[in-house]
Amino acid sequence: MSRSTGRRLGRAGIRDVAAAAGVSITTVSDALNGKGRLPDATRSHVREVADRLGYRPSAAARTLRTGKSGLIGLTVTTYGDEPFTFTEFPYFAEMARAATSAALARGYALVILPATSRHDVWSNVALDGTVVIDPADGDPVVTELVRHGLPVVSDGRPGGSLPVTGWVDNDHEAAVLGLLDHLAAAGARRIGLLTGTTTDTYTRLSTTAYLQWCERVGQDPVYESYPAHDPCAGAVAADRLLARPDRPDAVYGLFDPNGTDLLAAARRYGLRVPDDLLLVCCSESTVYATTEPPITTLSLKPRRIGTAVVQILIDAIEGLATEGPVEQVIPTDLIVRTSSQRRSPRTTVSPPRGPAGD
Amino acid sequence: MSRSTGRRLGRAGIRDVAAAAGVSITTVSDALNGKGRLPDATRSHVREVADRLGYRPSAAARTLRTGKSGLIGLTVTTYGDEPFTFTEFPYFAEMARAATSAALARGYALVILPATSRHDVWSNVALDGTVVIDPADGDPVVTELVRHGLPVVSDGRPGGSLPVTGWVDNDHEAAVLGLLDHLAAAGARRIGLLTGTTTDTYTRLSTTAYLQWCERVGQDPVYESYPAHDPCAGAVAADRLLARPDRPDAVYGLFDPNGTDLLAAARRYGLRVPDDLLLVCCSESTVYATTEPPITTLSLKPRRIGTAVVQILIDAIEGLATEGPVEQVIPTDLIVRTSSQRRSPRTTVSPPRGPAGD
DNA sequence: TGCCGGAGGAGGAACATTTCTGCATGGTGA
DNA sequence: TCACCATGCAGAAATGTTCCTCCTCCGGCA
Repeated sequence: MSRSTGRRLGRAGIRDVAAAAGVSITTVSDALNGKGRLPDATRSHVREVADRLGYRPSAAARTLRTGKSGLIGLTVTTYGDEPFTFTEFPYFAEMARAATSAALARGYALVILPATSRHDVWSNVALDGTVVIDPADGDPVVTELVRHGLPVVSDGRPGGSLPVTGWVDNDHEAAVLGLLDHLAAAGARRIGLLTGTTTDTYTRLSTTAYLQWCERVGQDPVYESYPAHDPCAGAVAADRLLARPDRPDAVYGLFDPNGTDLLAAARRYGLRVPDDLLLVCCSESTVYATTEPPITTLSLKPRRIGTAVVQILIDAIEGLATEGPVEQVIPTDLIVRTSSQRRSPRTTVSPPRGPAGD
Repeated sequence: MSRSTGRRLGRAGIRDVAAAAGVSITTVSDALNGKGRLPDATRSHVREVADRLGYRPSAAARTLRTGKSGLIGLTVTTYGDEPFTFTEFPYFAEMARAATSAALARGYALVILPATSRHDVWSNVALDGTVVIDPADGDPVVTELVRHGLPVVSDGRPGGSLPVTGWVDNDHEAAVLGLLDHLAAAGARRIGLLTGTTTDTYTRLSTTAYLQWCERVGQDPVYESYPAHDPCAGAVAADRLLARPDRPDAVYGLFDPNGTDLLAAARRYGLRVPDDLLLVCCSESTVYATTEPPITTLSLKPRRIGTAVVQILIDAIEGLATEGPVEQVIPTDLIVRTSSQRRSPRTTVSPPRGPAGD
């Protein structure tokens, strides 16, 4: 009545399509969604009318009715005061990109949300589930989400027994141990570590693995920590590490920019890489392939992680649930380049504890 | 009747809060949204009951009723076959990060969407507006969005008179001209260009500006093009450029990784930077501060652009519209480092057209 | 002729809000 | 004392879908 067609404001609704096609609303819905029992003639007719009217179903109404929004939250716990470390390191950027692609391939879109508990935003968007990158122990946002029955999958094994739906992570201990063995095999006698002051799982696990390794081989730990979100602090810490009296002859840097920082510091102290100093850092960046010399990097495979996280989450959303949380470990990848090539084949097994300089 | 409280499935609704608080649905809505005329006593009582019940308003229902979702789309037109160049270059990553922050600060969340016209995803999410990064001329997605009455703001001046709500861009011509002048002032006699084969606005404007400049100073253009999305191609192109018989004595690289690629190529040919070769590239990466030597970069200020784009878009969404499209030009920033420092002060004004190799 | 069954489609409830309208109630000025 | 108004709140429409239920044909068969 009086609104059968050409409503004055707003876009065409399913009602208008029904009127224009001379069928009922139900029939339009069924025809467009491939449901119900309709002859192909009706189906195509309805589709054509809908097209002609430029009809787009209202996502809000559909979500309200079905309870599914097709939206997945993506959250990065912030290290510093910046709201988003999101792209601080290439790792996050790559991971987010892979997650976005994977979600899209299954018909979902990603919404980027702050880890801070700003209620207004979180409750203003209807999410079907959430991906959390590196949640802190007992993260309030995560517990809140789970309490409301939303599936949550985390990148990084959650601490504090967070009740997540699943998680994906590397085996950081194994990665660090393997990498240190690689350096030792290349002739390193005293391996230093450039690490972070933050308490996230990655930093913690990597550091303890380093300390373990040191204990095992009987080397005194040599490391410097800095707030990982501050690039300048990284350069300073790299410098401090090489300025120490017990200067290491090999260094592993936990964060992406450490490679260039360490290289610059080495240059300042006249240390040749890899002759005087072996270098490895954890990075997803390709710049290390063309530095002078090229630097060995440890890749955490963010693409595989991002994809895996999203698959697990969507499986959970769509009820393809398994018993208990899904846990998946992605192998890391050590890309060996010049900076960690053995400097002379026969120094491999020499004992540690030589004095500092060279 | 029979459902006043403790509904068996789903979460508490506004109805349940109303029943529990002994007031009407209207009163709950008003109390929670700060509307209507209610004494503070009622307001706080309702709020408390809602808290106790863990009530979260349904975003879908609110969106349906109000027509506003608080969601903004973010789209990057894809260069290659990868669905997202999203983080291919630090520029995009930084821009996206800034946009996300700015949107959040005003109560909106960003949804990352593919530029391809995959209908299902675009129409499955209720957007209040969209940010488009570097739209192609006559982009079908953009025209479709505009046709449906959605505000669209683009990063990059849209070609083909796309009917966008507004755009933000750098003055790429001015940036390139200024940069080439800088190189010439530093003693460059033959400036080469590393550019892309893609037809996006940035590449096109920068390249034509280069050609203009060459014509103006009477230098033969020396450039190599490659598909910007392929990092290996970049290294190869850099090598080709320096292998030419008419080898340039200064190079500007349009894309982020060009700096390291060119540096590596220069090393292969035994060219010292900046003595034999001046180098500038367009990059947002901080690695160029610590390369050997540090490389001069042109920053496009992605953070300012991301912020500006979102502000304009949200202003449009909220009806703070101005007449006609909003256009905003963000100045670029040339960060001068060693790689483009004048090699000898007095060659500044020497005429062009000297034969090739210095 | 009467009944049955299936194909095709219509009606309408439900989803959870917001918001317009309107109804009491009690105080106040004339 | 009465009209009037501000205050505090409730009722119900409207938003655009989906989907469950049901109705109406119409042909076939006994």
